[in-house]
Amino acid sequence: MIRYILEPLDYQVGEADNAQDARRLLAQNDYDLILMDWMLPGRSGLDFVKELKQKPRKQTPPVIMLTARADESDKVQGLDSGADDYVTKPFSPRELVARIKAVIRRNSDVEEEKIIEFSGLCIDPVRHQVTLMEHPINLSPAEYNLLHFFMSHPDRAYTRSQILDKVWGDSAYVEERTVDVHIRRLRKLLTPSGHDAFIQTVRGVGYRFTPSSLELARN
Amino acid sequence: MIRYILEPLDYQVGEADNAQDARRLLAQNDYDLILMDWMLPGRSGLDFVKELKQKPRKQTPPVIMLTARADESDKVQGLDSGADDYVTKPFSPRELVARIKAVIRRNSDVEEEKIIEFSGLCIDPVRHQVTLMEHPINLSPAEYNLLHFFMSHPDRAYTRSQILDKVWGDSAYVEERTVDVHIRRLRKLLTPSGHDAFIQTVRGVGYRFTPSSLELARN
DNA sequence: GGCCTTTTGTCAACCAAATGTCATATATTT
DNA sequence: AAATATATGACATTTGGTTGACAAAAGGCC
Repeated sequence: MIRYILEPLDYQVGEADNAQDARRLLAQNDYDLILMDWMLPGRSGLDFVKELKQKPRKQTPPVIMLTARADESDKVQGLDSGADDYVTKPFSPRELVARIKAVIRRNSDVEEEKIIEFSGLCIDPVRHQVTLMEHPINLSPAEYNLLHFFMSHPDRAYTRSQILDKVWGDSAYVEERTVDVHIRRLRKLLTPSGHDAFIQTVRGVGYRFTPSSLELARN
Repeated sequence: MIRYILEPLDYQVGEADNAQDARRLLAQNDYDLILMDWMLPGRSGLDFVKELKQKPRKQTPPVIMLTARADESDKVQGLDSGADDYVTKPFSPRELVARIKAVIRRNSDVEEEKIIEFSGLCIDPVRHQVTLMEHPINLSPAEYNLLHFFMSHPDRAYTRSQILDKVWGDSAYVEERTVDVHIRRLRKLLTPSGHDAFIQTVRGVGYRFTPSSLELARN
């Protein structure tokens, strides 16, 4: 039924009856959104979302949960588990489409794939390349992810724990201090051009990317 | 019953039957508010609030106490223990919701993360940065917390003890005079621009942040 | 598969900033 | 002037961040 709502609107729809099929489809295609029924045979949709969200955020599409239970406690659980939104059956096609559009806009590739540039430091997610004054530099995967996170969330202090969640993904348990090491590696790469000043230590909190920090804080 | 009052209003509700469950829920979720019944099995709600408020204020949601005892002495105790408000059973849904809204508004993240500015002195909790006439200054964590507390509670005298509670958290026992030292350090940082006049000594009581005191300062 | 290179996470040593306390100086009140 | 309260400078300690080294893991290449 949902297929017949969405396909006329030019969405491409894939269907999976169970978690295994879902994993296969997800591996083979590049979806903008997952619509998930509360219960999947053999495994609850809830667990499946948790599994998905183990991966770093960008690698997995956003999830809308469909449920028949009007019970609100489930709604809480659904959102806590990592679903991005929640639609209760029965729903109107209009409502469903509205939610879908909202979630996709929030999480769109357009946002993710935008080229970001701050005074000569430029990151191009499509080419997966970073340039410093037009001059390409080599970053390790972790360094790249960290820099991309910072450049897409500038002027905001993050704790090590938040950085780990956003860059490494909610799973992957690593020591908080590891963030320090990667920060240092990034800084070292940016030092020759002076762009390391962008990455600021916020003592007692964590780190902050401040691209307008041409003049350093003095007290 | 409370669940059925709140959920239609789009509040997400979690329930705990005892202190242990409550701790677990609090550790796993990020609540805006705690509604606590006077008695929890095995431990009084009163003690639990005290335990909660050991932590610095921002790390724990505000608490509304629910009680059947109309007894005023209990009410006083409840508030003294750190509860933010107090609702006596029986209560109307309207009253409960009103109190809840009030407390959440007072203590909301929006409030916590708001940029506050008084004649050139500006604190930005998101960036975790303080600027003086657009010019960033470096504060130590303690100085930052103290200033943020003052700027979000202006024109009000606080005793050293209150300041310690709110800024350091109810735990961490430190000498009252220590507040003086931190006040001094803050003042020193604000002196070049004259903003130290905002921090006023209230003899015999403590200190007060009075942002409109540029004129008053030179009487 | 086996070999080599790069990347990654952790650790411990090192360094610097921040903190709390005290003793002394200064101000205010009586 | 005495009594009380606050301001200030110095200091030892603690906390937190940086750094270089290293071993394990991952990835590329033949």
